[in-house]
Amino acid sequence: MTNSTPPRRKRPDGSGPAHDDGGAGVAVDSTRDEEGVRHFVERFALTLSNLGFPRMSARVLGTLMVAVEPGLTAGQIGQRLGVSAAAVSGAVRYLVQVGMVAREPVPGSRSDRYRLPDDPWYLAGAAKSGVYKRVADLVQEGVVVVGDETSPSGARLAEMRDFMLFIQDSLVDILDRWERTRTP
Amino acid sequence: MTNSTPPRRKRPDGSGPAHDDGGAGVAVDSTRDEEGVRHFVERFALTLSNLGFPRMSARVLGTLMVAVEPGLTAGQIGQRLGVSAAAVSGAVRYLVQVGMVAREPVPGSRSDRYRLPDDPWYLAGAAKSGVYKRVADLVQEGVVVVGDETSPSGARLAEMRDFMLFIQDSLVDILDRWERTRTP
DNA sequence: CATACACTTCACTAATTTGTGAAACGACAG
DNA sequence: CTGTCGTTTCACAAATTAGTGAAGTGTATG
Repeated sequence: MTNSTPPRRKRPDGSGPAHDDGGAGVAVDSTRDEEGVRHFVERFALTLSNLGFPRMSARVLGTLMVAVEPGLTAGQIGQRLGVSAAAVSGAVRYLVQVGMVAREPVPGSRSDRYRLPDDPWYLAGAAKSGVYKRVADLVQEGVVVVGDETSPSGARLAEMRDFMLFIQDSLVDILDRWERTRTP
Repeated sequence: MTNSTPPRRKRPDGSGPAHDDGGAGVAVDSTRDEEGVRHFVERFALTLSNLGFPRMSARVLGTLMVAVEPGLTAGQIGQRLGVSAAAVSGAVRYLVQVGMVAREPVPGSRSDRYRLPDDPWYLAGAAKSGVYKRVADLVQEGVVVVGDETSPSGARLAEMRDFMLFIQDSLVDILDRWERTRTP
């Protein structure tokens, strides 16, 4: 089991207006069920982390997905998630590295803003990154070491390799089609 | 930075007359580079575990993939990997549960034999399991909680949902096509 | 040029995951 | 029925991963 109750955050700094709009202090659409949103972000993150995604990065991704704003600063993210700035820093570093989040400087401020790229992150995740291709290459090494593509193990591995290549190619086509349906 | 040393147990060196097919006395193709095969299994497992797969299960899967035999007993698997029987037991339980490995009794023995299903395991992993569909459903919940499909966050989530559904459907088609090319 | 704020890095603690040995279990051989 | 051997379960130890507070770094502002 994972932490079901996010760490309680204390409210630092007394500066600024003294009223509380429910926690985030920013752009809260009053019609929106912030409690539900927060819960969704947790489930979203949990699912992604089951797929091998770093947990905190998944949380950050979720936070950006549900944000009304087009982008958030690291500070805002940490505040909304109730985690330390350090945690956000690490999570964001990873996300930027794999191209799932873009960082852009904010004009009159020292903080950068993070936002989801125009090409949504899952496009990168799905095929551009070429996971299937990489697996195919790996399995090909297997074919080589067992030496004989006609042996039982050789045949098994070769079939897997072919399958992965097939999927990779098909996926590229699919992405193409998706983009066409989206941008006529 | 993951484990750089494969499970060390017995088996000191890797070259030489190492004719250890230990008591199991099994189908070692003398032309085959067993050292290389073992190394491949480790890399294979590492890759899968990066994709969120339990590590030992990935090792077992790899072992079955490279085996000359059509199936192996738990004992054989443990021996080849140099891990405890308990570890194999747990790994195999998971694999059977998700349908990536089939268990079949061995006639004149108390041990079962595990083998890869006729429908290769990655077919199950790729689409049948419906990961994309599940993500789509999850994201749909997000659309609901943010309340408005036209808000920035609502639109983002809705697009992701559509994408996941699109991929799921396409993948089903692709699998179809794959199976047709394989069985004319 | 000095200050303050926002982010980053670092060393450490907490929590989760992974794997082990030993005991319990169950099916087949006698 | 009883003994044996392979498998499974269990409680615990080791290793990995996550997240924190505090100190460090850099930049826009006074």
